[in-house]
Amino acid sequence: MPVEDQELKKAGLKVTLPRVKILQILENVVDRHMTAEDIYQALRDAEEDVGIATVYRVLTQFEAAGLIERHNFDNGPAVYELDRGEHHDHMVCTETGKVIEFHDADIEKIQERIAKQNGYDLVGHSLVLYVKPKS
Amino acid sequence: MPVEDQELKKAGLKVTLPRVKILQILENVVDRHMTAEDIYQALRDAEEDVGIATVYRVLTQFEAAGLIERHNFDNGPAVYELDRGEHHDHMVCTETGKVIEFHDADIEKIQERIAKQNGYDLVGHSLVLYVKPKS
DNA sequence: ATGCCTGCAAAGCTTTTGCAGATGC
DNA sequence: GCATCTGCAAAAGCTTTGCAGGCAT
Repeated sequence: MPVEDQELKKAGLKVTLPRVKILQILENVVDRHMTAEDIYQALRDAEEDVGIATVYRVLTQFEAAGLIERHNFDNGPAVYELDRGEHHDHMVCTETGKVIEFHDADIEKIQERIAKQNGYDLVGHSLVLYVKPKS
Repeated sequence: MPVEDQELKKAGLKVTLPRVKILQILENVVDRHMTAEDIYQALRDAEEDVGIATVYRVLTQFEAAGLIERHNFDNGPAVYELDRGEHHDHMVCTETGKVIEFHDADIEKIQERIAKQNGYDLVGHSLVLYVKPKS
């Protein structure tokens, strides 16, 4: 059984063509951050008849299952990326739109500390740096 | 001349009733983070006939003029807050929706360093901690 | 056979825009 | 008086949902 099928089963989802295809696309794409529309276009390029509504439904299910992550950058549509289990944050170039991933243990630690100091548990965070090429 | 009028003039905007009222609302509201809809409702409560389109237009102008800041928390509408010149980030309680402001000099410094290390200048950032009451 | 899944189209929600009239300077 | 501003309504952009039929198990 292909790897994708196992991942879907493990997530409690039936193995259907749209789900397998979308998972494959997310696994093979070069720029790992895609919008629902990007995925929809990739499916059409591959001659697959999948509706945009299904794309959104599948992405929502994948996110709930922990297979992917959804990010809302400043304006514009949400982007999705495969969850490879290595947490990271994002840097977005305001001139080219390029997305760079990074991770910093100190920032993570400080966030935990700040939440605690305010009487809360940290359940998630969103950190996006907006940058432009060094002048 | 009222303070609001001066601020508008300084921003190069004509002193009109919708602009003055919206600025006053943002200055006086207790919870400093409001959506466009919140502001629209506040105007209607005050019997002011201002359209929602004007609210959005004025907020966009205020943001461009540096009078206010716009934030996009996870989903849902954007929230606006007066810019008091003290930069801060936000913590949002996932159970109550409460917004807490915080500032951490170390995080700010590390962000600068990360951008530089990647060959970029930092032009802005968005950091939101999602938290829940300590269990 | 059954219940989950899908495509289509329509609706939903937030935000933007075109236009004709109103207002500030 | 003239440019800017405003309200209204319509449109735009992204995402969700209702429904009738289709598919996996």
